[in-house]
Amino acid sequence: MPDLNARQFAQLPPLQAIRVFEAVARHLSFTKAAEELGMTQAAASYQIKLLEERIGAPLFLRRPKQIELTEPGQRLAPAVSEAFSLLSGAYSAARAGAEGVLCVSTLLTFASNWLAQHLGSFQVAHPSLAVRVDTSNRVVDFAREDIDIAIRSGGGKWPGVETHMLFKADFTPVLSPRLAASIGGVNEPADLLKLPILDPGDIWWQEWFELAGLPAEELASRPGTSMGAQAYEANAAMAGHGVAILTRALFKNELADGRLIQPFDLVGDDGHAYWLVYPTARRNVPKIRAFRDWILAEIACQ
Amino acid sequence: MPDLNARQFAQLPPLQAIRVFEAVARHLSFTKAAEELGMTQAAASYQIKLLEERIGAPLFLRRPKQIELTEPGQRLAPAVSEAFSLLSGAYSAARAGAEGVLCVSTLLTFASNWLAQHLGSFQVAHPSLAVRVDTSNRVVDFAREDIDIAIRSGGGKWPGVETHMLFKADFTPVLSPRLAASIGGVNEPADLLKLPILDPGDIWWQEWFELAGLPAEELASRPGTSMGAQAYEANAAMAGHGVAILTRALFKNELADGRLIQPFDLVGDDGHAYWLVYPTARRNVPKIRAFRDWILAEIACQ
DNA sequence: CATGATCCATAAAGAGGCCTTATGCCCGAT
DNA sequence: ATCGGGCATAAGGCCTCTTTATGGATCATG
Repeated sequence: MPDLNARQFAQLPPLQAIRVFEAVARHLSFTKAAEELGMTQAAASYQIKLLEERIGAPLFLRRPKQIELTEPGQRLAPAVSEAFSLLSGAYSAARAGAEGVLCVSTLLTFASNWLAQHLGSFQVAHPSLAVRVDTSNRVVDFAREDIDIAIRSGGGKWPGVETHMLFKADFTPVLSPRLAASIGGVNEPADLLKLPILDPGDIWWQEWFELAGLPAEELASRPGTSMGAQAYEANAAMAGHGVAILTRALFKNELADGRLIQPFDLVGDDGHAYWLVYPTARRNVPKIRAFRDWILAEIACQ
Repeated sequence: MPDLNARQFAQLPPLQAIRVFEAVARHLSFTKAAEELGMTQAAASYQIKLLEERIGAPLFLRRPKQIELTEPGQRLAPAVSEAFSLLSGAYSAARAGAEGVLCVSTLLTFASNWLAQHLGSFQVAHPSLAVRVDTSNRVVDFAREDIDIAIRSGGGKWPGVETHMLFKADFTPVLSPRLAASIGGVNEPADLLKLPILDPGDIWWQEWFELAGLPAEELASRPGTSMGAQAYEANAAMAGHGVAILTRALFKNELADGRLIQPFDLVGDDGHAYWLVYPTARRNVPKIRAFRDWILAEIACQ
């Protein structure tokens, strides 16, 4: 496409040469400018000559032991300097900005039940890093969304990303003490069937009852609503509306203080887990390393 | 010099990539930007990837059929655009400026007796070109002075410059009619010796008298002042102060209207001439071509 | 639902721009 | 007079960037 090319090149100066020009105009010396730019004096000379030919006029007067700006040079220099400081400012701002804000995409329940409680210690450890939490149940595509790091649940095999397991996505029935008491206590798995089951269509129920040795076909036909997030079902369960099947790790507090109880030790496990994931290509970006190191330590010590 | 290089590169963005980024951000399309820049889409993709790695964050979100700026990208784009428009403005101003002002270095007499009278027609022909005339008897060095084109007198052999002969630097005595009448007319070369000779040390006198077949050793011992420019001596001659030896081409008007008379057809010629000269490297610069073409035509048609 | 069109990513290979090395010239200073 | 600092120039090589070619993904269309 020679035409467009030519037109474009006529309008915009050769940038490399402009960069050299800026340095030479500032130092009024080819040698010093070349030093600053980390190249040889010959290279600087070459670039300036190039630019002078492009412009059609000399930019410097070669005096013995010293050079001077010609009239066109004098007109060009200040604008170039300003443009470059603008550029370099914006560039480092973009770098800093990219370093200063960490966008975490996470599942809703993980955000509300784990991250919200722990994030404080991260911010203490990294006061200069602002964290933006983006909660959604979608699977994020790092190429399509403005996300640095994510928490996903699943099998842990995704292409192009690094993964670290946070905890198993196990599942076991939980309910409020009051609801359990209302039928004289939940003593065996079959007792649960006397109670309302929250989201009875959930595959976890099938698997858990199977594990418990009970037929659970009946469940599938029960009416019920899927709330889409464990946190919602946990709330419903705490309110006494029924039995939920949840991942314990996400409800340590509720289980510890008795708002929810786990009637059976039997815990289902379909091999899924909660994972920390981020693009392999960005594994060494400082803020990503910082968050990764922090969350793994935090998970490990609890 | 790897150290300096690295430091420098950390501070300033890779300019070629920035140029591509600017176009992509404007079009929100790799393909369109590449078209505008006269390169392939693959090249644009490469440069953006490069810049993203340098910055440490994605600049665009790749959505189907469309891309979007990420947060860092949004911060970077406006500043880059502004810097570029500044640059391109200054650049074309420098070009225009370089194109719009023509600096002519000329000998004093040529300026006052030829250029001053003809320059008007050049400005009519090229109204957008401002001419700055720099008169000096020095030989200009195009690398050391801010001069586009010059008129020199001499043999016509200089390195690195294009030359065009304007007219021969011939010489013949001239004087005012009144001065000639004061000795009853100047009828033969020897009559001149009865009159004051302006700048008797001038080599031209030696050569002319030699040509006329007269001994002129006596002249060298006469007191006299060299005024340094033919124009001055012409003025002295017109005022009747003596006989000057001048180049006729420069005094056509004075000879035509009788302020000066040329008593003898005998004209000296030492092979020197007036030349138009300019750097070979700049022979195709438009304003230089314009001036050259104009002056050669002007000289030819008179 | 299949097909084609559009857009971006990627790999491989080639070209050319840019840098370095080496040298020369010029001027001023010791 | 010689030396030293500064810029210009030539030759050569590397490395960046570009092109070509291809694949994957999405969206529109019949």
